[in-house]
Amino acid sequence: MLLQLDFSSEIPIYLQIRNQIVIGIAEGQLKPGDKLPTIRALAQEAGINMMTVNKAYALLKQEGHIIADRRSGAAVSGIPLEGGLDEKEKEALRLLVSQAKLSGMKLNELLELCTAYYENEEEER
Amino acid sequence: MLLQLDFSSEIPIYLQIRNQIVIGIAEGQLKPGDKLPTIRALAQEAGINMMTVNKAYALLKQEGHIIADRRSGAAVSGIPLEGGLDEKEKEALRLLVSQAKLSGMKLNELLELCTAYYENEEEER
DNA sequence: CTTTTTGTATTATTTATTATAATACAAAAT
DNA sequence: ATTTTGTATTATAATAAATAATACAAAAAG
Repeated sequence: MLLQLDFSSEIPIYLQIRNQIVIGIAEGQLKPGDKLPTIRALAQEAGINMMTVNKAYALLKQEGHIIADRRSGAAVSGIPLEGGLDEKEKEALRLLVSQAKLSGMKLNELLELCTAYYENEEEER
Repeated sequence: MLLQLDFSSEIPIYLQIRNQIVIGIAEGQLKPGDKLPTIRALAQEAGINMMTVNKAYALLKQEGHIIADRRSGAAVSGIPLEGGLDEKEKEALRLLVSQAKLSGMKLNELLELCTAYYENEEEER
């Protein structure tokens, strides 16, 4: 589970960290109970500020994806979430589907792409 | 085609405008050749600055969604695009699929939601 | 032909967000 | 007792977004 940060991206660094960890959990590279690197270690490794990593971890904790006791570090939660996508996420999906449609992608292509992402476990892309 | 702007959203206003027009085109409320409101009219109606609307229109033009001659105003392009989603968009989709999975949504639910968005033409949600 | 309207462009300023920096604290492991 | 941990605070710098005030050329309207 190594992070690939793009400092010229328009996506804030703390969000890139958060997003890659979410994807890592969903795709199985990170399993329930797995420990995450410490905030300081990750910051140093990535050459960024501690508080930037902290912001990502705080968000992941708030979302229920990780548990972070003071001391013992942060670990993947393992407690299954429920309720499906929230309204913001659905609207983002709606936008992406619209963009796919306008880009010439057919419905079955889109569904296959979603399926490939959803079922992806372990194997690389 | 009236816009719903959320000034407390974390999504920039110019992007909200761009996104809603993209969705409008994809879902058929806006059809090829349809004229968009003028930059000034839309800015006044929405109570925002002209340059904010201009930024949205410039983006839509650059993406090929609208045509904007100097004078005659802006109109929906109608020229079909090709090539499918780009890498950034695919990564955004991958993230959303991950979030859906972690939120407890099953694959078939996700595919049905995508299908509903994709096939949506005219009818309200 | 004159006036108005259009998208486009420029420059400056304000505001909000992001990232960095320097510390500090309490809890737990070593 | 010391170190390491997540967490918290405060300040500052850097970047992005929005507003504001104009201006221009092209085309439509009169």
